[in-house]
Amino acid sequence: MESMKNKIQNLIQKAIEKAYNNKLLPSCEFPEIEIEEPKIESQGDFSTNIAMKMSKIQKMPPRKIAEAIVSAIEDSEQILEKHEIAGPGFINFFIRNESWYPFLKKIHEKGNDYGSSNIGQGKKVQVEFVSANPTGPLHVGHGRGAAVGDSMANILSCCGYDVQKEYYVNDSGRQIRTLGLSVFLRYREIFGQASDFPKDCYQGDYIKDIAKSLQTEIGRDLLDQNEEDAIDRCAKYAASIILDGIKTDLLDFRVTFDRWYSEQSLFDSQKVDIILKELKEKNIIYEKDGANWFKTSAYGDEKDRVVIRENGLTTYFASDIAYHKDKFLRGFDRVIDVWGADHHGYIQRIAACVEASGYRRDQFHVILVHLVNLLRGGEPVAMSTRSGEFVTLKEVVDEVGSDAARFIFLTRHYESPLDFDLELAAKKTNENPVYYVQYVHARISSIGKKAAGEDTIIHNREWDERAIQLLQEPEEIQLIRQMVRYPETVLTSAEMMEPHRITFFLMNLASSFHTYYNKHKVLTEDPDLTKARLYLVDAVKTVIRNGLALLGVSAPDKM
RNA sequence: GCGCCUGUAGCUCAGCUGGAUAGAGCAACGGACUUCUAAUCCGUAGGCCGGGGGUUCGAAUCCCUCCAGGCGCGCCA
Repeated sequence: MESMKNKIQNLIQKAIEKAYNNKLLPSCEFPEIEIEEPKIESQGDFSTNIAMKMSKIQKMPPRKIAEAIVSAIEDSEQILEKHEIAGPGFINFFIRNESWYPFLKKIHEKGNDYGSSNIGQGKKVQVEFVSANPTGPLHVGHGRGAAVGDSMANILSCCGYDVQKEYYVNDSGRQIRTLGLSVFLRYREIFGQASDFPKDCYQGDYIKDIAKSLQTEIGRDLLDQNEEDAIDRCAKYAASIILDGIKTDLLDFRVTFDRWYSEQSLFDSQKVDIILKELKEKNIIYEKDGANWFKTSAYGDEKDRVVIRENGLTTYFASDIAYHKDKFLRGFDRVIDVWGADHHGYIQRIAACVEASGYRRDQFHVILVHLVNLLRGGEPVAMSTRSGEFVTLKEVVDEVGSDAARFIFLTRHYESPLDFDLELAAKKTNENPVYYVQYVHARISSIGKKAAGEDTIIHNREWDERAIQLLQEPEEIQLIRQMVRYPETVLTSAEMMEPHRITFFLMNLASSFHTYYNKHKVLTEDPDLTKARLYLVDAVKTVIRNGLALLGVSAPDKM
């Protein structure tokens, strides 16, 4: 079904052509016809600035052009109530109420698929997110990344992309040894072999817990082993326990991954060696001062970066090169990485890897999620990773619930820092936007229940051409108008990789619904009117449910 | 010093990728429950869109510059 915007666009295009044929316009040339939706109601449902844009080509004042176009408009489908010329030369269009009804029918027909499209044409896209080191539990910042990444994946998938969600596990490298050492030292403490606990070791109590569980599992075996072997054993044990914890926390947050990709596997499979060798042959990697450098500066980075240190060990960057190349080798057309904003300095060098591996710069995209300020009742909550005193994602989810947390994480553009107030997030009042939206769904469910009798829920989804004409209230038309915008919102959200657009759309739709609900009764004495209104609010329910699903938030029938 | 991000109502943020008189929510004030859920609604008030230049019919939006804040600038991850 053609969108309302397209219909208006065609109307104008034909009018311009006709005006030219009738010699009302000197030139048949015209730029792309943009259709906007004015913010102010008195300016119509749609408007176009085409007359202003044509002014130069036509060498005519905008208002004159607008007059010529307007005089040539042929509204054969009778979708318009009226049109007018306003301001410097805008043409405003007012849509007849009746023209909106078919869209309502479409929402019912598509149901859960309303809003989805095939713009992605099945292209493979990978979204990699969270990817926190398995050296400690996830904290709130990771939660925001998880919410953004998961929602982004849902949105892309809704737009017809073949999306894979991946978590890159940094199970190799120095931080893992440090983890092992931390656990080993705590383990020794249990047996009274206390020693200085270094500052750069992981300080949190969870390390002690892991040491304890290791002790109950294997007793004092490690004390007699070679120290490096013992540390290694501790590292593997701890990483696996922590990773399991991460998986559980994410599951409670209703975030799942299609694949957990191990950094160590890149070394085991020689992928790192192979890519380094390739790049050396191409002279993209060169030797200087005993180290191996990647010529990232040739791709827009500030300076070159070391991939193999003087001591022969690779840097994390080396495995990142292999990892990103591998992503494309696995057939992804586009790769999206969700990172914390403090990593923005790495974009250029990873982009360099992508280009050096023979892929286009625009196939790689980074979503930089800014930090979360955790508050309680307006007061900052102390957070320090170093001392191990940070609020974990699990604590937040346990306290405020997954729905509230996810929704709030998506109420900002990801590049905007976010204040997350635990007290507010737990509140079940109008200050908390998640309930505002969910409440719409619950209210409509409740109406449906009442309409159908005591226990059963019957959704009246039958299209009644005659009854639907009774929807004449401005609030009713407003609801339809907003719902018509939903599919475009999803598309824009996907294109711009901005999940928060869905959140704002839902809050606006919810607001319109609550207004309507307070002003008009759905269940009336008039059966036809009731039928039409049930049809309308059921559509609202569908759109709310679909939108919440993209955010990973539930749509409750009762609250 | 260099780079990236941010600066919009008292507070927290939108602003459809250049449009008309800049919008919400919270807080403040005043109203609405005999009603399909008041986790709601209605009304009032609140602004040199950080400052200054430029681009054009038209700028919160694009360019330049300055100011303020955050982050990043390792042979660490």
